[in-house]
Amino acid sequence: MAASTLTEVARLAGVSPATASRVLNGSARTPGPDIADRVRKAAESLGYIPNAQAQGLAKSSSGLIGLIVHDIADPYFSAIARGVQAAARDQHKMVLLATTAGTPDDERAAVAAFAARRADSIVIAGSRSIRQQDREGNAVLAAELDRYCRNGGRVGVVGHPVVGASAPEGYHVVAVPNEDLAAELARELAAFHNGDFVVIGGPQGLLTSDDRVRGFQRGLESAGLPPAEVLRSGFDRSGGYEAGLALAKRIKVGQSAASGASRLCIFAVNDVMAIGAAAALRSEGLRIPRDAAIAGFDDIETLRDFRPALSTVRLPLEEIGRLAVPVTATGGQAPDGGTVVPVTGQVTLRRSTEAVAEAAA
Amino acid sequence: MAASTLTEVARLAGVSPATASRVLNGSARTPGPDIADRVRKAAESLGYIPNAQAQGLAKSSSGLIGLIVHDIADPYFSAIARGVQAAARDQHKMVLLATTAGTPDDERAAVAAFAARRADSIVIAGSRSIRQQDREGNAVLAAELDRYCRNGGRVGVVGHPVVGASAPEGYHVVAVPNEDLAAELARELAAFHNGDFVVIGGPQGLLTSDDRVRGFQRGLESAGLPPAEVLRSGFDRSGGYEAGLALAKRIKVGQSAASGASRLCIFAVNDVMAIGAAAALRSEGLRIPRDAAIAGFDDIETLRDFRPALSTVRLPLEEIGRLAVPVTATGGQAPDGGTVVPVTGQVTLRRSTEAVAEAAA
DNA sequence: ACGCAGCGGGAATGCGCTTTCCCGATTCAT
DNA sequence: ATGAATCGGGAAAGCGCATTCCCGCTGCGT
Repeated sequence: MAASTLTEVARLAGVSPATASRVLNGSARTPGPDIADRVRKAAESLGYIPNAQAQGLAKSSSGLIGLIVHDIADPYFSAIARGVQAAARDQHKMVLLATTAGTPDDERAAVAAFAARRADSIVIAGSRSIRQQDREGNAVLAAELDRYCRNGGRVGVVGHPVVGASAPEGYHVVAVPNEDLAAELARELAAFHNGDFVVIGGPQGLLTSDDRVRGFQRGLESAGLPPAEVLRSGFDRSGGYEAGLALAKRIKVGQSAASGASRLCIFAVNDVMAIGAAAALRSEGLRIPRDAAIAGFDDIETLRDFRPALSTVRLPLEEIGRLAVPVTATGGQAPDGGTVVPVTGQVTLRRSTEAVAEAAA
Repeated sequence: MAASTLTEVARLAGVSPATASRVLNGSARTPGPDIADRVRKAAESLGYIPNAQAQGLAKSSSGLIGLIVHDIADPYFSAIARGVQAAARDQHKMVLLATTAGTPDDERAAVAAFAARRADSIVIAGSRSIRQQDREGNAVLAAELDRYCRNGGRVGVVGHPVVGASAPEGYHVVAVPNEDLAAELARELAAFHNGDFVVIGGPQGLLTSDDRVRGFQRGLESAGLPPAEVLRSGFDRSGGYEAGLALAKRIKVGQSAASGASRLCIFAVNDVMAIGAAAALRSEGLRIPRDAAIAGFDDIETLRDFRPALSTVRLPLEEIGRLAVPVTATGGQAPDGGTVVPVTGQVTLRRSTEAVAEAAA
């Protein structure tokens, strides 16, 4: 028993399919009340559910929003996803999910799949990469996106424009001032921390990571401090953990060598990495903030109960997600196309970078 | 410039649309190599992307999997979502996301929307509710699901079958032994904890919560202990926090009254609530496990770095998600329909419930 | 050599719906 | 009272593709 069709409804109501269509879906022309009623009753009694595929085919638009993330289980992305979802709901659309682990090639495939489904718009979250190995992938991805745009699709990207994308129309990016915020974080930390700084960055070429590293260095410089050493590792918890292990060793050496060794201040380019690093230090018997200060970035909600409370930069993740979805024609057709929507974050200093009473220690 | 169509490709290649269709999509009949090549070249040069809507309409199947969660930003759900996503990828399908906050009515709407899109299958995660106020909602939801199943849809649900659902076919549930695991947790805790037990439950009528509470009590009983008092609150962090506040007050009173007051052991029915409760205790100056032991349920990955490490019951969330998606015809057509797939969890005792050296305290 | 099965390709139909176009019936202005 | 404008409804043409049916062709058996 396949679902009933518009035609069946129409027949039951004794009207033409055209009429049935007009009453059951928002049409400019609304048939007379009596007829409309008959149709609605018929639809009800048959349990009619319009076939969205057919509708989409007929009016070439699908009510779908494609969302591309690296990993939906990563709290950073799931927070953004929540925002996207909220925006989708407002637009009476559904969201189609694709996870790609950040691989440009997978992203390209996802875009193609979305295009095939005629998604009204697609939003890409997740740091862009300009690593050498991704060059070709990026180019292909950009081409795919351009095509999608030319065919009338709208795309929103959070963070950086896709590398190499050239379509001016239908593109819009939610600009996260990673660099500036990182600089501000550095300055605020520098204000009362007087040991060395070290940053745990993601792989070189990952734009978000690079921006934050650069910003941090700039902030240090503007505070009259020398640049921090940069450790590279994975952009996730285990990356942070590994780097943390390395740092722990170093800290311990320093402590035993010169008893007056200054306390290290670690900046991990995102919260999850920071937590990983903190776990590593702890596993080596070090305490935060006593033996080292540590700060992250993002202010992941789930991590807010972590102790010692993590200093970080709060990003309005959910709002970012909401802003990233392009407003499509159905709505107000706000000035879209080549738009850059700015958001802002906030440096949030907490316990993990607190000064420690040297005397007591 | 709308995307190019099969017909255009066919024309460019000098063949009929039928032939083009045959070569570009897996058909039983594969045209000659020379022709196939021409077609592929033509498709390539036009940047042809098949219209999935049209394909779906023609062969009435969409390659879509609908996923219903309460909140995608909740780590419990995002972990499951990751599993679903993985399974979807294996089946060469895409996942459509709907978040409903657990409202049966929203869930019904989501099911209807999925049905409209002709999703091949839909998976429902998130605790069922039998609260009075949800009775009607549940009935309607069940009806909608039944209809979906009758029309050939497959549904997978994690946890409990939808209340009132009757369609025997096309239904399958991933059974999480919440009750048994909670009982086991209680027994293991009872083995070395000798203070009172108290459980922080979600709203009454939330099946998952009820099961865990019941199981815990059973475990206590089998250990020869009296049932624990049950506090009710929201099923989320803030619910746990509120309950934690209440408990903190009580603990402090107990401590000041009888100096020999036994330490409380708190069981929150999920990790997020446990974290909330822990935060509340801490904010009241209490320490874990010194002033109270606490355990959760789920073993949320992001929370594993929490300190003191939270005792909990590990659930293979990602696998649960993977198992929840029904195997559809395309695959192996494994024995589906009315199936119950069991998964299992594991009690994981960690620092938060460790015995504390009374002497030292 | 002749008939028949088999194969490679095209024409045509239909998936379920929207939308233009058309037509008869009203209503309105003159 | 009559022509024009309007309204309410139906017929039909797609939307882009899969697929059934059909047809001409080649290769085989006897």
